[in-house]
Parts: sequence; structure tokens; C-alpha cells
Amino acid sequence: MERLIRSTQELLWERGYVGTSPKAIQRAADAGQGSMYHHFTGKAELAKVAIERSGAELRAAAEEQLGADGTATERISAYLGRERDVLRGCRIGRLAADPDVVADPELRAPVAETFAWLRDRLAEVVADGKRTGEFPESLDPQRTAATIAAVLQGGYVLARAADSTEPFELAVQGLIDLLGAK
Amino acid sequence: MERLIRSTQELLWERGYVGTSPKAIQRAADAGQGSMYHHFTGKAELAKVAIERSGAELRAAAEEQLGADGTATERISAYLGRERDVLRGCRIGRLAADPDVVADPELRAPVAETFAWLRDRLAEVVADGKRTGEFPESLDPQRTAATIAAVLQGGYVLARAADSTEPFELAVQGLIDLLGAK
DNA sequence: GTCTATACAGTGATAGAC
DNA sequence: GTCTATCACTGTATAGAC
Repeated sequence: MERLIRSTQELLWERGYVGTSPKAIQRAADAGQGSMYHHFTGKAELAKVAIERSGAELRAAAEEQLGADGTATERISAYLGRERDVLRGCRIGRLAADPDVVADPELRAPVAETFAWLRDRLAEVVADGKRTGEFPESLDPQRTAATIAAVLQGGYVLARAADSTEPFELAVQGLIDLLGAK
Repeated sequence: MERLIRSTQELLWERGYVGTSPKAIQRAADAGQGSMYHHFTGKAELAKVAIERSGAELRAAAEEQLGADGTATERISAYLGRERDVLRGCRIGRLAADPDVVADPELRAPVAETFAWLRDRLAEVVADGKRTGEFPESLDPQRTAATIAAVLQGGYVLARAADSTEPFELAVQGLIDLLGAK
């Protein structure tokens, strides 16, 4: 059951919801049909559990940099620059491309909540930076947070399209330039 | 044949490559099996033609704002702010999430070329803005161009995840703030 | 050029044995 | 709890008639 969830997380990351079949999950988890349908009502419920867990992992990973000691600029730079498997893309952002995920409120909810949390958390850090004078009073935390999150998600898209991490790194560096040159 | 290509463009946009079946294409195009397999060797070749066409359309649409009269700032703002069906996402960027597209050089090529063109074109406009003094000498055109493209692509991701255009608009506005506040 | 027939693996699930 | 059997259907394609 644990393996079913973890295998589903991996497959959703790699192939999305539409591209992931129950059979593939069972194969990857080394479990039979009966096992999967005993623990879960079907593909959708299993995916929901897997997405929720991936969302929690993403939040924990982001909090490692965003909640660390240091100035707002340092924390944001650490978050932007941390080790990432860029060409694999974002395990959560990837699901936003999936029509069946977006169409099903149960599946979309954990995706929506993860990004809502991330944007709020980034906005807090930006607001911290305004208090300390790192960022100008004119900077809008909500907008800036959305921009930061979007650069990461878009960076993944550009990198996968190019089959190269370069566009991701350029986009992140361009953002850091813009944030710093204030 | 024309209808086959156009239907494939629509379906790829909506459901991606993995989620689009030959049968669905035929249904949408109101064409039979024989017709499709007469004109194309299979799903992959038809998709390649469809992606190439969508890429050309994206370039033409972008050039409408980026190649218009006006300052660099005006052209970039017009491009960022033009009418978009945000919740549908980007017809090209969407394909970067598709494992079978990224894995097949024939399918990935038009996606890669479209974004390579877009980043170059944006970099030209940024360079124009440096010449006119709108942007500071310190601004790196390649990086900034990647950031702009990433904000759009990431904005789509955040918007679809939230089932709302708001995150897209916030991210774009945040970018405009950062570009303008120089 | 387009149609119908056919093929064979895979999808997503249910049923019942153990 | 897990296994195997079965099912109706779809995915992707080939073959051959018209």
C-alpha cells in the first residue's frame, strides 16, 4: 500500500494522470490488481492520495530554504538556486497540464492548495524583506510571490522544451537580477 | 486532411499527446481511419505537423505585439497583457509536460524551436530598450528574455492549478513592476 | 483517397476463489 | 488482503475492397 502510493507519485510525475494506468502502477509497486482495488476505490482515489503526499513533500522542501535563517534575499535566492532535477519538471506543476486533473475537483484541490501555500509563503518572505529595507516599499508581496513561483514553473517548461537546464538557469538568474537591482 | 491537422492541434492543446488518440482525432475531424493513415504514417507524424503549425501561429501572434511600433516597454507590456485564453494554457508549453513529446526528437524539435525563437525575439526587444535608455545597461537581454517567457508559461501553470486567471495576472503584473521600477 | 474489417495489446474495473 | 479470471472498451495500426 505504501509502495502503491509511492509508485503512483513517481508515475504521476513522469507521465501525468492521463498517462498513468492502474496496470503500470501495479507493475511498479509489484502488487496485484486485487491489492490495489482493495485499498483504493480506483485510479482517481489513489492519485488523490499520491498528489496530496507530493504536495506535502514540496511544501516541506520549500520550507527548508524559505524558513531558514538569513535575510529575505538570501532565503529567496537559496530557494531559487537549490538543487533541482530541472529536466524532470515539477511534480505538482506538471499536473496542471493534465485535463483530467484540472477537471476533477478532488484531484485539482491538492494542486491548488500547494501553490496557494507556496505563493503565500513567498509573499511573507517578500514582506519580511520590505520590513528590513531589502526591498522597496513599492514592491507588492502578492504579485512578486506569484512572479517568483511562475518563473520556476515556467523555467521547468522552457528547460524540458529545450532538453537543457540552461533556460531555467537564465530565467532564475534574470529574476534575481530584477529583484536585486532595486 | 486540413481538418485532420486542425483537429489534432485542438486535441493536443486540450489533452496533450499522450491523451490524444487517433480515434479521437478522426472523430473530431469527421474522417475515417483510412483517410488518416493514407495521409500520415501514424499519430506521431500527424502530431509533428500539427505542432509545427501551432508553433508558427504562436510566433505570428507574438510578433504582432513584439514587432509593433512603440518603445520596448510598450511592446513587452502589450505582449504580456494581450488577450489570452489563460485557463486553456499555452498550446506549445503544454507539450513540454508530455513525456512522449520530450522523448521523441521529431516531436520536441518544433517545441524547442518555438521557444528558442521567442526568447531570441524578446531578447532583441530588451536590447532595443537598453539602446533607448529605457532599461539600464546592467540588464542582461538573454536572462531577461528567459524570465519573461518563464513568467508567462508559469503563469499558465498557476492559473490552471487555481482554476482562476488571478495568479497569471498577478505574476505578469509583478514582472511588469520589476521591469519598470528600474 | 476513403471505407470497412480485422488484429492484438492495453485500460479500468468487477467477481469470486483463497 | 491478495490472487486470478473475466469483461467491455479503447489505442494504434494493417489489409484489402471500392
